[in-house]
This record gives sequence, structure tokens and C-alpha cells, in this order.
Amino acid sequence: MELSLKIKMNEKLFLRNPEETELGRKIIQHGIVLIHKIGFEAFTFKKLAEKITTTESGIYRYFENKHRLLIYIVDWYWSWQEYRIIYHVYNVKNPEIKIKKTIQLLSAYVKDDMTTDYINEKLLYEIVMCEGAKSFLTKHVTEDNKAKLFKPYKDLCARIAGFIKEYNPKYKYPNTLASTIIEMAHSQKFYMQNLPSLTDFGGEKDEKKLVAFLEELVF
Amino acid sequence: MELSLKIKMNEKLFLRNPEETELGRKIIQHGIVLIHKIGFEAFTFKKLAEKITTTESGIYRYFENKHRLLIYIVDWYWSWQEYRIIYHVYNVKNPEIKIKKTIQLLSAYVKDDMTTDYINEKLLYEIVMCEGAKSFLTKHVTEDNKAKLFKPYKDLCARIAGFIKEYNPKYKYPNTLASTIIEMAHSQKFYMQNLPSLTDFGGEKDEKKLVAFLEELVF
DNA sequence: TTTAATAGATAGTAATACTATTATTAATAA
DNA sequence: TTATTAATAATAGTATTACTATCTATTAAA
Repeated sequence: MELSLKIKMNEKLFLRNPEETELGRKIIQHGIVLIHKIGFEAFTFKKLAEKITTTESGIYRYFENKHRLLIYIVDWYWSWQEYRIIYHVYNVKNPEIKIKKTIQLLSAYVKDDMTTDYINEKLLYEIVMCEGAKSFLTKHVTEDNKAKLFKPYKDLCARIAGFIKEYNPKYKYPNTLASTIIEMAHSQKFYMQNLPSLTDFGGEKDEKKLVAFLEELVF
Repeated sequence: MELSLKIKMNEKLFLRNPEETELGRKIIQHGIVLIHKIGFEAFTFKKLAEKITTTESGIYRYFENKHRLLIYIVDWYWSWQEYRIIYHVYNVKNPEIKIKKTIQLLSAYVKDDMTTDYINEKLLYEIVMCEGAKSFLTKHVTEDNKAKLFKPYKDLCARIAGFIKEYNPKYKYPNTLASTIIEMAHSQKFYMQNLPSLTDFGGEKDEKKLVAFLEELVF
């Protein structure tokens, strides 16, 4: 990711850059709203086209298929999360504090943060929670990975692994622990809302216990 | 789950019991083979029908849709894993050994174990690794959960949480830790094979390091 | 001003996810 | 035994999905 507010996206994700045109930004903005509303399975380009008064083929000129659009918005989310972490940890020397801050940022309920005009971070966060794994749980993971489509997720993981290495250079599984933190912050949140018996924080509205659990796991 | 070798499946999962007929068993057996081969997205009842020389509508008489078939086989897998754990932990008193055995069973590469004639556990294990999460990552989780379609997964989680409580009755997050173990045993395995930079055991063929990681996490 | 690129609208196609109907076979009652 | 009913199998049909292709209108650059 780039350290500017504008997140540079992998060019292989789209046929034409959606950031550059009105229609492109509408596709992203309302794509997020619609996927959030009806779920990725029921989401189609035709339905999205109706919402933004364009045609199916209009959207196909930007994205090859709906899966690429999903990866696009999920990638954007991970880059945004990494940006937030870098921002909040800036000038912090103590690696323990860096890790704690990271856990908090990943576990907290996200609100639409208004730094980006056409992306609703709250909805995006819920999409990543419910549909995020579908971006790589496919028969074409390997090709997609070669095309660097999952780079933002891997970058975030590597950054957190870096904090863990700073904290304890001898620890043998920094990457595994980092991906565990990211994944658990999201999937336990999904369980809390949908399958509470898989957690110990069923139905609770705040994330304090989840943060406590993750901190215990790490330290 | 029932303690017999025959796993009793939730009746809401099917329209007619696939265990009771030749065609039904073929649907399960070749359904597993085909989902493993082409992935759940590309899998259709028509393609499966061709493989077992029946018709699409023949399969629809057993399962409402392909998602129900997925839940059926994923549920079978979790019940089978719980059965294996109960079996291997039988007469063991020490909760630490119980947990270690559980971690080993969940992390080990599964081979087709031949106790069941028409289900290939090795393929099923890989399906759960790649497609398992899709059984509950839907807009209808809540209804499915009310219909108890995820009971085998929750039972397994509760059993492992029980071991954790035995080991340390004061620990505050037994269910969360249990679901973390189950999930990480499967998703880290997926990463090892497909996105190795998210782990510290990239490309390795055995699960020793994964077991060590999970044990460090718990103890 | 001409050309070239872009956007928009329309139509078309193969495959998917089903449903409904008809045909066939098996089981049971008169 | 025959007639009736019931269960199962096969066939056909439909709306939607996931695209592709074509044609026209508009805008922008040379």
C-alpha cells in the first residue's frame, strides 16, 4: 500500500479504473451497499446496474466479473486497515503497545469514517466479516495469488508479524500468529452476531472481551 | 452426534434420506468427489447427475439445493471429527493430554479411513478446508442456525471447550479458544497450501509446526 | 475537421437453478 | 386377478445469471 490517503489498487483487478470516473465510483459505492444488503451470492451486475441507472455491460467495462469487484473492495479494506494501524502506531516505540493498538483497531466496530467520500467503511467492514473469505476460497486462488490480488492482506499480516518480531525476536510463528489475530478479530465478530455459542461474548455489543481474549492469546 | 458409527444427520437437511437408497449414497459419494474436483461454485446438480447417470430432478428429490448438500457433508465431517476425538480420548483422565490429542487429530492430514464405505474422508477434509466456511457465510445463517443445521460444529466446539474448562476452570474464554483451535487448524492448513506467506510453515508437508503453534497458543 | 477513443443501449447466448408434467414401475386393496 | 393408488424416474420447460457482441451516440485529441 501507498502512504497516501488515496489507496493505489492493483491494476489487474479492473478493466478500467473505477476511481477515475463518476460511473466507476458509483459502482464501488453502490456495489458495497448492495453486497451488504443482499449478500454476495444474490448480488448481480444487473441488479447493481438498476440501482445506479446504467446497464450491465456498463459495469462489465470496469470489472471482469463480480468476484473481481469483491476482491477490489476487500483489498481496499485491508489497505485501509493497514493505513489506520500505521497512522495510530506512528512514533510509538514500544512493540507491546503497537500490538495492543493493532488488536483494538482490528476488533473495534468500524464506523463510516468520512475520510473517503464514496466508501462506507462500516458496511465494508461487515462485508469483509461475512464475505471476505470468499475472495480467496476459490479454485483459482493460486493464479489470483500470482497476480498479487491478495497483496494488501499479506502486507497487513507481514506488518503485524513485524511488531510481533520486535516484541519477541525469538518467537517462531510471527506470521501465523499475525494471521490468526486478523482472522479471529473478524470471524469471532461474525460468531458473536450469528452463532454466539461458538464464543464467550454472545450478543454483546462491545468488543472489550474479544480484545482481552486476543491480548491473552498474544502475551 | 450419536455414539454409533452411523452418524445421525439432521432431517431438515434433506428431503429424502440419502443413506437409505443406492442413489442417495451415490449422491453423497460422488458429490464429495465432484465438489472436491471442481469447487463448490462450479458444482451443479446437473454435472453430478451426469456422473452417476441419473437426472437433475433425481437429485432434487433428495436435496433442496446444493447448499443443503454442502451443509450435509460438512456436518457429517464435524460429527466424524467429534467421534474420532471421543474415541481417542476415551479413558484419558488428564485434560492436557485430551487437548493435545484433539489438536493433533484436527491438524493431521486426513486419510480415507475406510470405516465408512462410501465417504472419502480425505476429500471431505479438503472440502471442509476450502469450502467449509461457505456453509454458514450466507444471508440465511440465522434461519439455518435455528433449524440446528450447524449443531455438529457447535457440539464439537462445546466438547473441546469442555476439555479446556477441565484443564483450567477459571479460564474465561473456553468457547472462543475452542472455535479458534478448530478454525485455525483448518484455515492455516489452507494457507500452508495456497498462501504460504501468511504462515511460518509454508509448503511443509507435515503438520508438526502447526500442532506446536496451537499447543503454544493454548498452554 | 477528422479520427479515434469512450460510453451507452440493445440484443443475444449458454449455463444455472429450479419447477411442473408426464411416463413408468411397484405396492396394495377389491 | 384386476384395479387403484402411490412412489419414482425421466422429460420438458422457465426465469435468472453471467456473460458477449453489436450498433449508435458522445466526447476528446491530433
